[in-house]
Amino acid sequence: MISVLIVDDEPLIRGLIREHLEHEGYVCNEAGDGTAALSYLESNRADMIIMDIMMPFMDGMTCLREIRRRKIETPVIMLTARGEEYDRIAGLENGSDDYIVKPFSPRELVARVKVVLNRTMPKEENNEKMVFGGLVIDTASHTAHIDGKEVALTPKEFDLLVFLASNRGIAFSREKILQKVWNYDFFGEDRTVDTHVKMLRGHLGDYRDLIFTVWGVGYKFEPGQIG
Amino acid sequence: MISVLIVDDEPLIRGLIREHLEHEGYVCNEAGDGTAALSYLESNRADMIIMDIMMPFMDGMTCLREIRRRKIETPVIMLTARGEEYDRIAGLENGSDDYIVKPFSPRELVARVKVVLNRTMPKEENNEKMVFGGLVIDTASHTAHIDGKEVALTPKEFDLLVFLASNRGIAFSREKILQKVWNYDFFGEDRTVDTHVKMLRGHLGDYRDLIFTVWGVGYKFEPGQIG
DNA sequence: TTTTCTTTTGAAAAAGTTTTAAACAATTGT
DNA sequence: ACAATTGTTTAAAACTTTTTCAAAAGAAAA
Repeated sequence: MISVLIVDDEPLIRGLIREHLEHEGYVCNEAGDGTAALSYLESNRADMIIMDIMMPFMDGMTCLREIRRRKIETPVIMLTARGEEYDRIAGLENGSDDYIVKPFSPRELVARVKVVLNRTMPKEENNEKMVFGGLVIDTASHTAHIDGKEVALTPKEFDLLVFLASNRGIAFSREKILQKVWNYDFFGEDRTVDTHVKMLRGHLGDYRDLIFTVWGVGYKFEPGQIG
Repeated sequence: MISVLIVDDEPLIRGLIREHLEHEGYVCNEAGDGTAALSYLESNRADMIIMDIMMPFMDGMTCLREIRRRKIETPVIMLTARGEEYDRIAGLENGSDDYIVKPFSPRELVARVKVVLNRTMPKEENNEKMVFGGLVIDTASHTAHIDGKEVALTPKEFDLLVFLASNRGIAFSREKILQKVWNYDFFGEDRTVDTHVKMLRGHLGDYRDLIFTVWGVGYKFEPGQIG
């Protein structure tokens, strides 16, 4: 879960930004001015701050300076109106990671947020191959091989396999699987998992028993079962 | 390892530039004024110099002139404050490779450094020929041949092919491809990638299946697929 | 400038995937 | 053995993603 703090005095703009970021799966919080932002940050964490420069009480520049003085390293994207004291705004001096000139397209906003987050939150890429006897799962190429031959899995099947395989030996309830493999805001039926397990087992051929039904609980991946 | 010399009298600015360049994998050194820069260059090599114009003791212009007089060919990006129009022009005529008007965004800085380095440092990896059966991609001459016959690719098609081919086996999302193959500042549609993939496949003829659609994910280049 | 080629976009068609509901089978507890 | 509960299978409907196409916008060349 990636949380973004939106700091702007105009609720309309805040709403607009929130809408587009939430659409991309970010969790948003809002502050109406610099003071509010600072007090929010005292007791809350944020992965990213989007802040307008022109705000009452405490403007964005002052706020950003204060944030950095407090040794909060959260990346900040500043919003500036075209022609607005452009000079001081974009400067490196203030320690912002990027800036966006208003008016901006939602697409640009989202893209910049992603680029900055990519730069600041390098995720450990799990490019490891998982090997279970003749079953090889490669997350980089998004493929699974059985005894050297590629097996065609649908995206959900692959995700499900990767989830279970990377938590081998642990039994998960259908509900938990839905939460983890599907989005956390997916409100589907438990039977959905069953269906995908069936399909996956079908594709796994001789290795179908790697996915173990735990009665009254759910499913687990158990490498010991080969043979 | 690419080394950058940062010349500015303000330690804060130096630090911020350093931070962003180091994040991109460059190795940074600092000098507080022109004199220090020159004495550094006497005994050290640099692949790139970023220098402020306004500095005590020896200003950036004088320093740049002296650097070139000493036959040091290292590319130089000058930093100029807004309004120093004269200096900008003079700087370019005096042998600087680019200039950035302060204040600037980190994004702009990094992008310009990359552009200048690309222009001035021919990379070894770029002189490689990639061979996949009858498909030969030559990044040096910017050409692709199929079974000995040159195929006409548009610039974007070629870039896309090179990117995918040099990361063979790895599945990329359209978004990732846009970020990598298109500019830093391109905020286009995912469909754009699809269209270019289609065109590229069309041009690849019998080798069209080298570019593999990974359902629900994106595309990958898979050399194993040649019939 | 005009022409030509490349790039981008949006919309519709095609291909493929996911979900649901309902019928069926297996397991457990009494 | 029976009822209750839990898991499996099936197939069709709903949904997504990818491909294709055509036209508009943008660059580069003539």
